[in-house]
Amino acid sequence: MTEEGGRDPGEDAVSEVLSALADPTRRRILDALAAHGGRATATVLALQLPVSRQAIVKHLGVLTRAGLVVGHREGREARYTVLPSPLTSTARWMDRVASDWDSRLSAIKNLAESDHD
Amino acid sequence: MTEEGGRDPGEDAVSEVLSALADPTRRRILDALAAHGGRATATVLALQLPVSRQAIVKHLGVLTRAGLVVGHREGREARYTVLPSPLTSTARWMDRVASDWDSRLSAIKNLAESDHD
DNA sequence: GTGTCGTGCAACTCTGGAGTTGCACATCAA
DNA sequence: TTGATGTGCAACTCCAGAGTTGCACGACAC
Repeated sequence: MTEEGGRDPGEDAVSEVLSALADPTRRRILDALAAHGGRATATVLALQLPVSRQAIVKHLGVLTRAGLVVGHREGREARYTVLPSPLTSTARWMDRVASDWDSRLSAIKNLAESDHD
Repeated sequence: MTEEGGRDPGEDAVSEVLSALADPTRRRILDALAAHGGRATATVLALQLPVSRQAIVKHLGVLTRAGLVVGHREGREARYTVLPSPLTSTARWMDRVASDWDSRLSAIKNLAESDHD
């Protein structure tokens, strides 16, 4: 198993979330989706954003693979909902990396000071 | 001024940090840079990573523009240091977005329940 | 049944960026 | 000064992905 229960994302999951969020159009899609209360179709989203419906569909595919969105059919239309959990776990990953850098930097700094004095 | 003191990143800063972190080679560069205690040259990094020095230099430029790295010259060589602060502020941005989605979703859910009962 | 609306799939264009190579310049050691 | 090492700049290739258009299929209203 390469997954450990959703608490630790794993490099692949982090990579997909970061790539998904790096595109400004996808962030606008997520914004519009959240503004719609987490229930909207690709057609509705295409009316509010300056891209075609097909572009929206492709972006929703990327967001779904990143776990940021889930879709379910209702009759002939497909509604999509935002999922906040990958965001928080990626934020935790960032905090871990940042504190790791911090500790390394302070260790080097202390070493340099005790060496320089 | 479009900046408010480093606490609130702003969409542009968030976008640059996310784009910078989305590339796996750049994450490996940051890892190697942190492992080197935050002081390494592009040539040294190129010896440990499967890309050329010029590719490293370009990535360091992207990371510098994102504020994740800063470089300073020492004689004829250019050393680079990681900067953790953009990571933590981007993590806070993610947490804000996630909690925003959460509140919207729960509001819709409550509305649907009270409407459906 | 017919017509309409929403979706899904496929092919296509095109730009940005990741990576390379080559060369010129600056800095240090001999 | 000469040679070696590190850096910076420029031109180039290449491909993933963002976006488009066109069409076919399924679901609803009539």
